[in-house]
Amino acid sequence: MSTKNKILDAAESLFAVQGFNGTSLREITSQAEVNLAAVNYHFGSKKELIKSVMSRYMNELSPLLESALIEVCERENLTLLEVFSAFIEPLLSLNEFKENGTSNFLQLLGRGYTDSQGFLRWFLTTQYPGVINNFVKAVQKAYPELTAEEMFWRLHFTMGTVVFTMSSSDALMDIAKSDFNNIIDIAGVIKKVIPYVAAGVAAPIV
Amino acid sequence: MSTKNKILDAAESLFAVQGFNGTSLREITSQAEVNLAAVNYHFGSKKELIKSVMSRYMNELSPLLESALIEVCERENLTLLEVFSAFIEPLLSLNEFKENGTSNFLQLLGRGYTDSQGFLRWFLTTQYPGVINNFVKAVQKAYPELTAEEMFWRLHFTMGTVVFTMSSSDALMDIAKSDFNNIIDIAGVIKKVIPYVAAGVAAPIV
DNA sequence: CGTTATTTCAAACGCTTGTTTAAACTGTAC
DNA sequence: GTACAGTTTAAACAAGCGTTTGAAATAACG
Repeated sequence: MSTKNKILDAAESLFAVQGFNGTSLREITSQAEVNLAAVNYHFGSKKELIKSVMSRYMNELSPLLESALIEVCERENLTLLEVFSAFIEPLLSLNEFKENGTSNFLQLLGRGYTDSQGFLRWFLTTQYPGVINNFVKAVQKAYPELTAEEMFWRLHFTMGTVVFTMSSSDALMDIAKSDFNNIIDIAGVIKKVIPYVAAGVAAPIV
Repeated sequence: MSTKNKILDAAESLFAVQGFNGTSLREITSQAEVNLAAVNYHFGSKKELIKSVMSRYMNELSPLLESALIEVCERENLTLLEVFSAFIEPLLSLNEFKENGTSNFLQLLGRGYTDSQGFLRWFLTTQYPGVINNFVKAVQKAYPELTAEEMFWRLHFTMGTVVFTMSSSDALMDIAKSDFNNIIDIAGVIKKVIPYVAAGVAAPIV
């Protein structure tokens, strides 16, 4: 395995658990068993490393999401639950791409939104607009009465629900296990959150 | 104004915008126009300062929330929308307690959940269990079919929605203004998010 | 006023951070 | 076999962090 990939793997898992600000380059290079200076040599800076970690997932995920959303958009009598369910398979496929891929990616998403004051939001909306556009189109078809502004807000609420849940999913899964004797994995969490956000977006307009 | 309160006010607004990790004691004491060592003299440590900032709000808010939830719990044919709406007035009353109080408090809540790996969750659930208990009771009455475990998950989804929305509410309000020519304040955001989370919790069980 | 106790202050402490340097090492091509 | 680009290495850098120190300033009280 190349030095570059060793760094990416170590950075990914540490970022997911501790956040970007909370993880030092020394932790990363130590876990990756490479020299400290290797990060700056291969990536230039910590910020570029963060981008690289996110890009590795987004490049894998975004074509899958786009085609799933386009497919769903062609159905008759489309429901919001169907739209949101389109995310399940692409997200879970990240587990074949990399071990703990789904969980890591969603946690990284959460970290990026809160850690770095909006830099990741800019990164995603400018670098991967196709996913967002197709998603908006699908939601519009399933719930045409929703105004553009109301949709804007509800989609951000949804983003918040997912991102926040995933960034604390380890803790939540532990509690569920000890309080309800119910062992649940990341796929289980996703299947619980989908009906919630679908109902939220489908809420009647006040 | 006392040094202690000058520090609390400066810390509050900086923490809300930049998070706990992202704000240094030097920034705080500089904005408060007090000496750097004053934080450690009056509060002992940065961690204790964070607790003090949160306590100032929770001590104000928790009795209001508790009585509002108890009142709502006595109604006949209670709906989830009514339960969640019980939060609106107590939260908005924080604006009379302090300028930008509502926004600051909710943003702090968000920061605490993601910045400090669960320390704030522990702090709230152990220090202010009355609010949570009454809230659970009300939800149970409005939606008795919901199992304890499903409720656990959906309440955490709700927490995530609110907390995430509020920690990025400044950015969202800016976008809403520029994209839809619609100036919205924190009260407006709350009134938009309440129907969303109420519908999410009320979602049919799969 | 004089004597405590409390609060402020500048300076330094030890530590960690991201980044840079220049030398050593590796492998490939002429 | 020597030259050269690519890579790795240990060491140091400057800057920022939370915290501590001991003396100066202020307040409170008999």
